Amino acid sequence: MSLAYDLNDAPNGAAAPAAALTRVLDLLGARATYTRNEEIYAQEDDVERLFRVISGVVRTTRVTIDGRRQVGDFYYPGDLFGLETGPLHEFSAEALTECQVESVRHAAVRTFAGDIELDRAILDATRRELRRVQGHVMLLGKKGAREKVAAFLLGLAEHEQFGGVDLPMGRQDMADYLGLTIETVSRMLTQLQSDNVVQFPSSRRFRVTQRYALEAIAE
Amino acid sequence: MSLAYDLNDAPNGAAAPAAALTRVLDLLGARATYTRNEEIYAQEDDVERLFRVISGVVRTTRVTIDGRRQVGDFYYPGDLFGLETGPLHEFSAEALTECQVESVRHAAVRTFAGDIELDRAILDATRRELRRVQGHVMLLGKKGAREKVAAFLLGLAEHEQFGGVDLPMGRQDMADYLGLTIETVSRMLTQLQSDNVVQFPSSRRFRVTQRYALEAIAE
DNA sequence: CGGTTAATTGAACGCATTCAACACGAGTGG
DNA sequence: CCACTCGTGTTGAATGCGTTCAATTAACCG
Repeated sequence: MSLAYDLNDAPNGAAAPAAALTRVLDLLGARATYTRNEEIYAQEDDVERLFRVISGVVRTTRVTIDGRRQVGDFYYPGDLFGLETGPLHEFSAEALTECQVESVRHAAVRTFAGDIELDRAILDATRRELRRVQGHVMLLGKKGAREKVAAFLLGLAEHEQFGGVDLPMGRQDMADYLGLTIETVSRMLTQLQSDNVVQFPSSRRFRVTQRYALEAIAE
Repeated sequence: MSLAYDLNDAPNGAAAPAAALTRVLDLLGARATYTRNEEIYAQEDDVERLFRVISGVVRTTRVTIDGRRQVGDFYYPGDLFGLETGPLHEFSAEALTECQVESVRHAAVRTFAGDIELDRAILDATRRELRRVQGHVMLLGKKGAREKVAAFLLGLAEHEQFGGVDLPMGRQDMADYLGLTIETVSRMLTQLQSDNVVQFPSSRRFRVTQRYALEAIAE
């Protein structure tokens, strides 16, 4: 599964429409900075703006009446978010880390309608989001804890810098993303480490030591 | 959660764009009839067409390398399907029941590009699909078997005719949709029945006897 | 350094799975 | 009409995986 797609490497080479969005955001977008855990928009808020991460990481979550939390996804620099379906947000968005976000009102974007390229860009972004969520369904559907955690780490490893990947989210966020508990996540992590598949110098940083094996576990 | 949205009751009153799609499908769409379990398109096939169910029910599924199956969703008359993201289908689509399907090549739709309304219609449909899949994530994420099955039945009850709802899918399909086994699904069904929340005159037909209670269980 | 939050580990429990047997219904043929 | 079969659904008993509850350790920050 995949946690994030960069705007710049659309799978079908749709770089041009993405560029159109970039253009509009650059032109009309307002930048804002959020501190750790600050809310960007709330569940049930009106859908008014389209967002893009400039720096830092954003997390979307949804809480059910009885208090259970589901993490929707994590968004990295370049990712669009807030492109939800209805008039109201199904998920809320919060700054996972200190982060900078650019946003533009849908209404403002709409004044650019007629710009086919722009419409395409939004459609593409929505499709990418759809694929992402479908991946999430596969992950949650019929996978064991070990596989889920392995898949999650693999997804993060996409953003690998040389010298290891860092985990901006805590265990609780991982658990709520994977449909597990923190304890299980923790156990699986230590287990994967003792199997020499990954290595954790610290609890928020890891390195894939056997990518192939990790992929095999994640399937 | 919701299993299906009708084209005619878009949540934001976007009836006009939907009409544009209807128009194009009526104009350029080809109809085909499929028999029970016949494949409409396969996983990894090129994404070439946009489909709409005329009659019967369609199921999308994805099979992992190791043979586990995940049901994506069930599509009812009026529903669009096949609006996937990439160049290749992530899921396959099969006729769950004998059914009639209308489809049109994306290329053909694209010759209508410039028609803003049409672009909007496809975007809206994709957004609706996105919401549907997000609902599926919530369902799979942190719910027990009982809740999952209750939620599933509630979703189906949307298509309730007077005199009960019918279950076009077998237990295995339900299980693969919910991330459970057939046995568990079966157990939960009998349990819900003995709690007098639903009633099964036959294994493929049910009636909600206490909607409020069922909703409470599904949360 | 203490104080606080986050992460790990252990042990007991419970829910869903697994494996197996049985029941039911529809269709077929004697 | 009964016997037989095949597919599908239900039920039972035992196992196992992930959870729960509790205690400990590690990381972070003043």
